[in-house]
Amino acid sequence: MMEFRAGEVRINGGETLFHEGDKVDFFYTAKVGQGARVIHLPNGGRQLVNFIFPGDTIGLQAALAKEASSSVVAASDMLLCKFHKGNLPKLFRQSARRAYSLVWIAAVEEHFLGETIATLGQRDAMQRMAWALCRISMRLSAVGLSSDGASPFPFKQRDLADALGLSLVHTNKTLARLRPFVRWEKGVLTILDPRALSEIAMLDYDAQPERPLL
Amino acid sequence: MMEFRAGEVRINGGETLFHEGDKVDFFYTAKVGQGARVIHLPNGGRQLVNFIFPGDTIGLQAALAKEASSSVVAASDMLLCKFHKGNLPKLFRQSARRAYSLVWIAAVEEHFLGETIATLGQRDAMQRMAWALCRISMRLSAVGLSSDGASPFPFKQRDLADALGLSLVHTNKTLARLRPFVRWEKGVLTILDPRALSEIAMLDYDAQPERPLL
DNA sequence: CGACAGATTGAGAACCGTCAACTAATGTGG
DNA sequence: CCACATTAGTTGACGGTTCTCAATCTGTCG
Repeated sequence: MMEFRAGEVRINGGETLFHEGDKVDFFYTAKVGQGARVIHLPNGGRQLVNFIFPGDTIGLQAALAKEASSSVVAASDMLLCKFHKGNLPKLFRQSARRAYSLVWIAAVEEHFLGETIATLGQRDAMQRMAWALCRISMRLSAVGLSSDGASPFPFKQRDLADALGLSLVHTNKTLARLRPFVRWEKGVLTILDPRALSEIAMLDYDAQPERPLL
Repeated sequence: MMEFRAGEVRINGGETLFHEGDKVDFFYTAKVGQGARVIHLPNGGRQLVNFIFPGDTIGLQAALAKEASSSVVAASDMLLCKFHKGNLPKLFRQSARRAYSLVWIAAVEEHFLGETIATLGQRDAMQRMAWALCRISMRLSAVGLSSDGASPFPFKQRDLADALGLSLVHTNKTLARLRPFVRWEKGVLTILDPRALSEIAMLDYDAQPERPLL
């Protein structure tokens, strides 16, 4: 993919890469740092659609559409690879393999979004929280950012609240109730009892994820 | 795409095309009829992830993965085009254009799932219902199934409840409160006052959708 | 007619949101 | 160095939305 690269981008925690409604001519992959894809509602509501971790593809959807339907914000300082949207057709012509892998990426993304929809629709606050923390921890350890069940997670409670569709207050109280099984302090997420968490989240503890690299 | 077709499939309303966990070797496009993609939870919960209308692509994600992460059920009798998963690599090699359009389809799908997540996370029952009915009506009229604001919609209240993450009872009561603006009787959905509905749903009435055909 | 699926309605309880107050940590300016 | 402001997290009280349970009603089909 190197020959299609349009360079690197750095953004600081709190900054946004692009906004909803923007015309976006690039897409990205995350190399370092964490962020989130966010949708804003007319009434001021804010939904965090997914977290962005190293290795993730960012903004493919935004680049293909006329305008972005979601914003991307950095939770920590991030380093990104930048690609020209205009190079996509050429890429598709030159390498069927890579084109295939883009579809693969999109399919995996779709899988995760579906699981999120099931969670927001069917699980209560406790289950949502346990589910999210499990998933986050699994993703982070899959990219090698986790040691001893402790992973960097530079978000605020407000972010998690907006991801789970809960109020900030209730998010806080739910976290408190899960404290026997999880700690989250100063940007570090520590899973103390993964089995108990999986249980609460109604997740199969030994289900291996399917998220291959590009 | 004709040369990759593996034939047509018919299924009856209520039947399921494939189940979660199945190994799926085909993907499909819907020609006639309506259905839904569904995720089942360990506790018996059921989340309807998206509705399937004529023209929609079905099971691309399931075909690419080792096993399907969602089921597909028909709400009415359906006619589907069937494609061999195994033909995908050949398709990618032979036609960059078509490969590109698959990514496009996936991106559009991702867009819709993101909007659904925002709805489940941020909107209350009334807003969800209005949102769903608006969207459904828009999709159906975009494929020419709608006349005079009336469209065929062969689902049950239970399906809509599971799509919106609401209980059946509350779904019913919410529908009752929206009755001045929408009717849904005997499988026909009629939007009486689209502007009022959009208002309730916090949707921009004149936002043109972006869902081109293959 | 009885059986059944789907829709409808009411009553009570549980969950979650809002409001408000308070703590702790950090930074800034005088 | 201290006063003050700001941000993030925490906790309690109260009220509203939504869920569950249960009963009733309707139309269809045998």
